[in-house]
Amino acid sequence: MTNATDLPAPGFSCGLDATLRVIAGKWKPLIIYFLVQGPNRYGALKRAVRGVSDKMLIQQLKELEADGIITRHDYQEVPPRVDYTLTPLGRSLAIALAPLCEWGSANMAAVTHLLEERARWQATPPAHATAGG
Amino acid sequence: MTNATDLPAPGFSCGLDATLRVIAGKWKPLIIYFLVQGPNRYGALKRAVRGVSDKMLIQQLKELEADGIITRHDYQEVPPRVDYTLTPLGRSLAIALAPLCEWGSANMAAVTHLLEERARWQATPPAHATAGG
DNA sequence: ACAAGTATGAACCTTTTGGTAAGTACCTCT
DNA sequence: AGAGGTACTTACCAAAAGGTTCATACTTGT
Repeated sequence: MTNATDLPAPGFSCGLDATLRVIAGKWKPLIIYFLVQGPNRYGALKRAVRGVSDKMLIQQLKELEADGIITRHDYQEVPPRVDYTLTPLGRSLAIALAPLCEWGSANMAAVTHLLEERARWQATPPAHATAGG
Repeated sequence: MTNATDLPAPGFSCGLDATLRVIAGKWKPLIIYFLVQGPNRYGALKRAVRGVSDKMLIQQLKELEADGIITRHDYQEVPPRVDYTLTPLGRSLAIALAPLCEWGSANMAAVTHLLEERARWQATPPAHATAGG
């Protein structure tokens, strides 16, 4: 369980905290989770992770590789061909991400709705009530 | 499963993408996961989520409340007493976070190590090899 | 010849995120 | 009276995250 009342390691609130350090970033969880399907080329990743820019994708891929989550295979061909695969560590992480994916699918309507709400009060002048304190 | 090749909703790559919109932010997953224990006061949260500042904690708490993930209960007492509880939606999300927590606990040594590695090549001059292209 | 695809690098700039420091209103303890 | 605790708010500032654009070196399709 590891709740935040017992502190296992010097830097972490709990196991979740540790995990978050690894997958922090807008795209990393998506990249990792997409790779559970098997090795994928750069282009495939780019199309799968919608909205990601080249810069970001490359950057996060490099970080994931440096972190031992994925492996990069360069075929040394021309035109370039490269693919990315999860390491065993990466695979275990991807599996741990699955429930979040399911949660998102199950609650997609709710999420869509709350995202619209957010957009709404970002557009309106933030009329803040006088705080009770 | 919902992999990114089939796109269920206009804005999302997959369910995971949806989830990430909700829990984006350095502290939200930690807050949510800590609250599975039951209602907690602001101060307790602050102590649990180590390193969080007042500003951030309050801010994320407000967002989570606006998103329907948590509920705020103000006892209207003085000195102030307030506690935060997960909504059913929040609780289901917290449950989906559990595997990540376990992953972090199980792989804490690896995570600690890779974090040290990161720190290392942040300190050193990034001697980049000449790109093959 | 020209456009497009392939996987990246680099420079530049904007937006978002997060931290610090100070303040509020009232209470209790010393 | 002064310090410390409670749950916040606000203003200001630094850093990180992320986006855009241009460029590479070569191939294939038209």
